[in-house]
Parts: sequence; structure tokens; C-alpha cells
Amino acid sequence: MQEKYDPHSIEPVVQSRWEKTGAARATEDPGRPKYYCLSMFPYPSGKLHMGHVRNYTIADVLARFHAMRGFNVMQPMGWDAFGMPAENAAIQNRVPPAQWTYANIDYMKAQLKRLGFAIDWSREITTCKPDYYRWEQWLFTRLFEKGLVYKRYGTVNWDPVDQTVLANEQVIDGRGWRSGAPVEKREIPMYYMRITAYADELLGDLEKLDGWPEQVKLMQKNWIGKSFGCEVCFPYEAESVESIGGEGALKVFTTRPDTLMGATYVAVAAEHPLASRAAAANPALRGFVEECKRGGVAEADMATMEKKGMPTGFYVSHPLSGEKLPVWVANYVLMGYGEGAVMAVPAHDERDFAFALKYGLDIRMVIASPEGAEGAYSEVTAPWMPAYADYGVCVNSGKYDGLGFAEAFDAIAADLAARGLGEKRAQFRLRDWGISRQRYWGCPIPVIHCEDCGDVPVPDEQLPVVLPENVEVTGGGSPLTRMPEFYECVCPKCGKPARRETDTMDTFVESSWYFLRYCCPDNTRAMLDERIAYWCDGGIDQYIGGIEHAILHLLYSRFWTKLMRDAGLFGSLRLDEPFARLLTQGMVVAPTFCREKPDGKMDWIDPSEVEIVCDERGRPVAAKLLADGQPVQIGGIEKMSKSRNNGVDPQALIDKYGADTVRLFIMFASPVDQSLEWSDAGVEGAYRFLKRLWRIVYEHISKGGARADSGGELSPELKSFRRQLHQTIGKVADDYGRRKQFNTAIAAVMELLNACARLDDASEAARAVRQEALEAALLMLYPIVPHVGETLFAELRPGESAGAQSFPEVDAVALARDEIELILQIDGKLRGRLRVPASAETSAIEEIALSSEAAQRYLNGKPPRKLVVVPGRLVNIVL
RNA sequence: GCCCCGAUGGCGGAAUCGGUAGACGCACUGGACUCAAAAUCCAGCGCCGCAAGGCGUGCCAGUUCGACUCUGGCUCGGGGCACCA
Repeated sequence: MQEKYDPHSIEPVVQSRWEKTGAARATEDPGRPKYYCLSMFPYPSGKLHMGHVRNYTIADVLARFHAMRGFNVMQPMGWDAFGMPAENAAIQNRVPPAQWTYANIDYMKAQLKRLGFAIDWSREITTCKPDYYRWEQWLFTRLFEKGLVYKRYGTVNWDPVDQTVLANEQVIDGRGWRSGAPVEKREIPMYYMRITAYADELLGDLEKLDGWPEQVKLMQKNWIGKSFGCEVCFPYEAESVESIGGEGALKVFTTRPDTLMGATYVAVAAEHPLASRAAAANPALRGFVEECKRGGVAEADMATMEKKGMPTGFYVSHPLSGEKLPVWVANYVLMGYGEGAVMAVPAHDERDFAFALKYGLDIRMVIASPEGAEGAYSEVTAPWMPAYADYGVCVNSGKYDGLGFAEAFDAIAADLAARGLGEKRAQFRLRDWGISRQRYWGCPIPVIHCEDCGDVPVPDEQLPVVLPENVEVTGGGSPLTRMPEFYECVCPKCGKPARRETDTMDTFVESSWYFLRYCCPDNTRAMLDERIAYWCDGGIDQYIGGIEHAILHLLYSRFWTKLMRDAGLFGSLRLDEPFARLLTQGMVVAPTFCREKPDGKMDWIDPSEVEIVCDERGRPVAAKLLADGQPVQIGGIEKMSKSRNNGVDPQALIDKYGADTVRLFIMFASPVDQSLEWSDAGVEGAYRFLKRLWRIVYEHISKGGARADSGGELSPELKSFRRQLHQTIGKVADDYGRRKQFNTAIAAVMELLNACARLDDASEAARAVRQEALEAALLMLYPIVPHVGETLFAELRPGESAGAQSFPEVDAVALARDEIELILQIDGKLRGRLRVPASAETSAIEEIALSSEAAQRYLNGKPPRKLVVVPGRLVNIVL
């Protein structure tokens, strides 16, 4: 055996053995329980970043642990290969997106192999290949026929200089990232997926997801945002009917019908038909509506901008009182939610309140806080007091006075219904999913536009619609729109010349079903086959990925699973939810450094090029660039990203320390669900631990090794060490299997090895116990550091493979103990320790506690006020 | 702005169901080995205090015999907000 740990000599050996034996190859085996271990597949951006390493290490640890537990494990991998960065790279480097993408995949695949992940590469999926996306196009045409895909106008960011649609990410402070021109909203036709048809099921099924973090379920619940309220119609006032263009009513949705008597105006979105109608005759209003079209479509921007409005000059009547109310256009009303119009109750809504104050609109108090109604009444009527938005009791509301929220809701809804001016209903915040992208590098939308037949889905026999790969991307719109050989076609229905759709699909579509295709990536005749009944029974056992995907990707995947179920693609499998257990890893973050460039843009500096200046207490106070010694600004600690230039390249670490050290450090540095702040120093510590582990095993073997033999009488010291060993096995198994807390599992094994190294006993019995401990320690660490695990285990047990072993079992006999230690508290403060027999009854423990020296000292002869005994833990004497 | 999460020594973190705060590791300090360095090993390491002891888990309240843990109210940091993936 080598005396020193040398990762670079052992890792290739172990990896080529795995490769030869096909160790990671997964085959359906109905006789064994399966464990489908899925990671969020990477976007092939160039090289792996730390987030990838973290994600796939977690998955690999779980995969290897479950294999040791007897599961038939499948761990597949693929590439989320369509997306914007390929087009940007294409513009920058004059390389076709396909070529760039495939080169990145090759490089990153080699990196994943270098890290020793037990991935079944025979199932590899690349979403930009026609054998994958053809099925997506196929299902699209089915959904189109069912009405689950439809076309309508949608709003996009428009760069008026570059004449192109921008992603939200490409809009910086309201301007196009390349042109710098102020961005405008523009309405264009787009395809939508009717996710709202599944809103109730997506909401209700969250309850089935016991294996998901509560946090993620809550975020999804709020995103779907089902609220109960009332539709209310405000009939047009007689004087406005003519200018509005006919009789009718303005419909709004409210969750607070109990405040209806306090409505003093109605506000509509700038895109609302009523706003357009009013603007036609009013140049000032037209200017305001135009102003509302400035800026991007991102909701965060909409919600933080200054609230502005303008009267339309139209009036509606209050549906119950008949009072005349003005109609305003307001930039805070979203066309995409509810009816694009709201009733405003300034006294009981903070936003309406601020708006009413600004424009001198009436504020009418109609809800009083339940406690002290009189006081609250006078408070809220005073306009300098904030709006009272909580539930309360109706006042100043005629026949509804005195009713609470629920009663007033029912009474008002009933009265509205009786007049045909409203009814109760639920409203979702969730909107239909716009999937059209005016970009080249995506899955072509399989539709043909015919002048006579309209939008015709591409028939099955003409699928896939293949995206041409050898193109030049120059920016300024999709090259597909300049390729007649792509868009010129004939109508499948009437045979007349027609035009192929040149928009591509949102890349979220590919990532919404890849996990099902892993079960049958080789099937050229169908999207899915019966193999999913084996691998997806009960759902995918474990899904691992970044918390940043908590809403969109996971919601779309849940949606697509339901779509595919309802399309009858699952055969005998009953599957409503794709992911039985979800682990959302925290982000890998690092400090950022920057300088402002002359043009005002930020120049982000790689942390490795920066020296941090600390004060005498070790706190960072300043930073300077190594190259010029001049100060740089310290930014926040943010997710490692290209845009912030704060990434640490895992490859450099692998080259220096080997895969096991990188895997060990990343699992040890922080719990998986928390963000991981990068530290170069910590990596060194992980490397040191592996060297130490190697040496302990080397020394044990040099002294002749031993057979692990737990029989026979042991000295108290060995007995105690062996108890620690089996406690550690129990803890580590629980940490891996149930808690998914790997940092504490590693710490426990470190403690065990510290104790093992301290064990100063050369007896036969000690060597046997040490052998048992080292074997167990290697098997416990194997999922995390498999190369070291394989190599050292084969030294301890020649000819055997660690990966083929079962996970160590706890020996209950080793855990038994005669005496335990209890903590003695007096008034909740630690005052001593008690040794009591493990079997001692509460009364006996009380007696021992009270007679202890510390208790005598504090009690001073007086009896205790209270005595609390927590079995196995502590005794608290209350004076 | 809205939704979600987090905050514990010089640093990353531990304390799993309300019961010993600081496991394990990093950094640092001292010692051993060495001509020397590296590597390795041993010891120390929350703050105040000579000590006894006191204080201490972002801040302010509360519940409890007992709170890092539960409740209410803040502050700061992070993620998401529908065209980044």
C-alpha cells in the first residue's frame, strides 16, 4: 500500500474500474426496490460552476448511499441545451449556437466524469437534439387541438433601437442592455399554455407532497394565489354611456366586498378598453396611457414605481347605492390580474389611500376595528391616519352596519346577485404561461400559418420541425425570420403556400418533462413507454436542485406531468405528481467586488484578483486590486455568477486536490439547504482530513491489520470506543437517509477517527475493534469520497469493493450502558453533573439530585419550589 | 412593492421534539520534531474577570421551571417575481 494519500494516482484507477464494470448502469429490475435519484440538469454554459458541483455531489451521495442500502438506483444526467447564452456567445464569437453548445457539453461531461459521479450516461438527454424536442412538438400539437395551447396577444419588452424583443434580464434600469434605449411595452401574438385550467389541482396536490420543504410549497401556494371574493359590476352612468360606446358595466374583482360601501372611485389599467376609449378623445390622457407603456414588463418594476393616475371623464354607478363614481386610469392596476380594473376603497386599502390623498379623491370609512369601534371610527376618518386594512365591523354602511367580515361578505354578495350585478367567485393570481420566444436557439413551435385555414398544427408525419443548426446569429431578431428555406412551406390542410411559425418555445418547456424521458431516452416511436411504470412508480424518489427554481421550473414540471397524464402517456402508471421528495440546495455565494467604469457601468472583479484589507480584529474593511494596488468597492455576498464575476472555478481545485477533497469540502462546509459561502482555506482542511484518514489506515495495516471481531470481553475504554462507533453508524445513517444533513455526518466520522487515533492500545482486541471502526468509517464516508473509500477498503479487506458492501449496521449490544450522566440545573442554570444508573426511576433521580453537593449548597436547607426531571437529560431544581 | 428564507465565537457551522450553547472544521497562539522550512503531532482558543462568578445565539417585548429553538413587533442580508436558467 502507498504510504501517502495521492488522489491523482488513485482516482483514475478507480474511475476506470467503474467504467469497465458499468457500475452506474441502471436496468429495470422488478425484483428490487428502485431509487430514482434526479438532479436538475445543467445549462451547458461552458464549464461547471460550484453550484453544479454541489448539486451533483449531493445527488451522488444519496445515490451511492441508497445503493448500499439495497436499492436499484438510477442517476441520469442531461443538458438543458437551448437558451439565450448560446445566442449571446454566437454574436460575440461568431460561432453557431449549436457548435458552442456541443463543445460545452463535451467539456462539462468530462468534468462530471472527473468528479466520479455514478451517472448512467447511457440515458443522457440533450434537449436541443430533434430526437428529444420532437416529442415536445408532438405533445404541443395535441394540446393545441385540445385548446390547452392557444394564441393571443401578450406584452413584451421592446427595444425601439435594436428593433428586438428583450428578456427581462436584458432590461437594465428600464433600458436595453445593448442599445441603452428606453424600453417600451409592445403587444404581440403569442402562444399560451392553459396552466390556469390546472390551477386548482396544482394547488390541491401540494398537500400530497410530504417530501417537499414547507417553504417551497408555501411559495407555490402563494404564487397560484387562490383568493375568494366577489365580482362586482359598476353600471355605466347615463351621462357616460354615449362616450363609452353603449350600455354596460365595468367589472371588477374584490376580495373585500365588505368594504364596497366605502368605494369612492374605480380604477382601470392603462391597457383596459375603457382607457383606450377615453384616450381617443383626450390628448392628455393619451399621453398618460403612452407613458404607462414606457418601461419593461417585469412585475418588480411595476410594483415599485410611483403610483400615478388620471381621470377618464367617465362615470359609473355604485351597484348598491347608485352613487356616481369617477373612473380613473391608474398605473398600479395590472391588466393581467382579475378584470384589469379595481374598485377603490381608500379608507381600507393602503394603495388606494395613498392614491386618493395624492389626487384629492374621497375617503369614506366603512370598517371599524372590532375592539373599540368608536375610537377606530374617528381615527380612520382622519385623512392623516393610515388606512385600516384589517377585518372589522361595518359602519357607515346603511343596512350592513354592525356586520362582521363574513356576514357582510355574504349579505353584499347576495344583494349584488339579486340585482345581477355580481357574484361570489375565486380568483387566481396564476396566469397562463406564455411560451413564445422571438429567438432562434429554441424548440421550433410546430404551427403553420395559412391565409385560409389559420393556424394549423404540424401533422405527426412532418415532425420534428428541425431547427437548422448551421446559422449565423448577428443579434437583431431571430435568423429564422430571414430563412425562407425554413419558413416557406405549404398548408397541411389545403396545400396552399403558407408560412411556418418562426418563434421558438420557452426553454422551460424542455425542462418540464426531461425527467420522464430519462426512463426511455432511446425510444424513437413514442414520447414515453412502459418503463416509466417502474422508475416513476410513487414519483421520482429524490429531486435535487437550486432553491431559485422553487416556483417556476417546479410548477411547470408539475403542470406538464398532469398534462401528460391526461394525454394518456403513462400507461398503467398512476402519477399525479412527478417529485416525491425534493431537496432544494442553497446557493453557492461569494463576495463581489467592483469598480465603476467611465461610462457608469459596473466592472465586476474576480475575487482572486483582489486583496482584502482587514483591521486588527480580522474584519474586512477595504479591498484593493492586486494588479494596481488601488481600492475596489466591496459589493454584497451574492450567488456565484458570470454577471458578478465572482465564481470560483472547481476545475482548479480538482486539479490541485482531486475530486474527493472537493466533494468532501462542499458537503462539509454547510448544510445542503443553506447558502454556502466559499472559503479556499476550508478546502485545505478537507484535504488534510483525507491525508489523516489515509495515514490512520496505513498505520493500522503496517501493524499487521486484523479481523474485525466484535466478540469477547472488552476493556472499559474499548467498550466505550465501540459504543461511540455504533452511535456514529446510527447517526450517519439517519443523517444520510432521513435528515439529508451531510455536514454533521462528516463531523461525526471525524470525531470517531479522532477517538480512534487516540486509542493507545496495541492488544489483539484493540486491533480487532480498530479494524471494525476503520471498515465502518470508510463505508460511512464512501458515498462522499468514493475513490478514497474504494482504495482503502480494498487494503483493509483485500479483493473487496466498498461500493458493493451494505451500509454498516448498528449493533444494539454495543450501545448498552450501565450508567448515564445527567445535567443538574438550579433555576435553569448549569450547576453540576450527576452520575446515575441507566435504569434509575424518576424518584431515585430526584433523591440523588437533592442530595448532591451543589443542590445542598443552593437550597440551604429549604425545600425546592419545584423539581423538574427530564429522563435521560437533566434535573432542574427551582428555588 | 409582494411572496419565501436566513442571522449563533475571528470564520464556516453544531445543538434532530423547548432541556449542557459553541460539536466538527478553518484561522490564530504556544510547544514537540527539524540545521531550517514544509508536512505532521500535542495543547490552548466566545466575551468580561486574578478569581469566585457574571454576560452571551441580529434588536425589542412575551410564553415557560427552562428559549438559538415557540409567539408578536422590528433591523439587516439573500432568493423569487412569470422572457436568465
